[in-house]
Amino acid sequence: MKYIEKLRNSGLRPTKQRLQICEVLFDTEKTFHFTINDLAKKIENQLNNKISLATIYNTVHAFEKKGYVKQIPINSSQTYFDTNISDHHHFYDLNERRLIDLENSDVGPIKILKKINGKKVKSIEVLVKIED
Amino acid sequence: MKYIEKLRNSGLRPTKQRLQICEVLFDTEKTFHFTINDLAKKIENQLNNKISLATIYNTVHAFEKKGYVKQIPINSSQTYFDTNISDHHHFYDLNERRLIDLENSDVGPIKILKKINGKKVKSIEVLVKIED
DNA sequence: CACTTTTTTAGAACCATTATAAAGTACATT
DNA sequence: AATGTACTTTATAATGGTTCTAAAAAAGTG
Ligand SMILES: [Mn+2]
Ligand SMILES: [Mn+2]
Ligand SMILES: [Zn+2]
Ligand SMILES: [Zn+2]
Repeated sequence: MKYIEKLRNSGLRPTKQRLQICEVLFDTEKTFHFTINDLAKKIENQLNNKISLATIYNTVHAFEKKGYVKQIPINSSQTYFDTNISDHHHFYDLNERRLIDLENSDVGPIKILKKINGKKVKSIEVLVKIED
Repeated sequence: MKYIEKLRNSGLRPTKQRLQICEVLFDTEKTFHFTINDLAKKIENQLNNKISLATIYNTVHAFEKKGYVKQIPINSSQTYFDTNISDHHHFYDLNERRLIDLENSDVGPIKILKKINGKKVKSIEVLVKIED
């Protein structure tokens, strides 16, 4: 298993559940956006196995803290996560309620001219709302 | 009352509650960011009057639909609104959990090079996360 | 005023998320 | 391999922001 080392190096024990969640999240051609519920369904379908919702929450939050997934700032009743952890931005399709990646190279350089005293910039994220 | 016309023109009856919420939201020197709970407290303090939480939700949503307040896309357990309805952006202070306005003029022009077929851009919002 | 429509309200319901605490697992030490 | 300890999983309960409900109140119309 290729994720055992990754988990151990993060101080997370490589449990069966964590390894399975790694497979679903990271063993894919393309990155994707998901809610906890999306992920739970994906796990049920892809693996013949149930993982409790509590564990899915715990694991996704642990992975987020380690930087293996990112939260996407958006107004929704559910929290959206992203397996694409590169600096990048998003379209949000208001009609289809769907996120679409917008690579950094698809957005001209963003210059923040204002500085806040004693604060460092942690991230800059652009959300482009689109509709029909 | 200067808000009676504004409400009537929007097809909203100028009730006592709506007029009071208008006062709290719009009778200020500066615009501000708020959650529904913030607003409820502000109403209790500023006016000697209680407005039911349901009415506050209803009114803020009605005002949002009319474009008198905006929702700010951010990950939080509560929804944040803004009385500044101009096109502008935000700093989000991760330590103090506070929003700070970033006027359009403080951000260089943003060029979105990617297009989505058949979709129009409704808004472009930048969130700059900052920390100590 | 009489009538209709909209609004307010207290309280219930909803539901994503977090907390709890008991049983199970990983792993270092013997 | 057995033991001990810390970590993890799990079912379930609790939390809390938001939405729904339905009855009373207020606004608008003529
Ligand atoms: Mn949330
Ligand atoms: Mn919300
Ligand atoms: Zn993305
Ligand atoms: Zn603002």
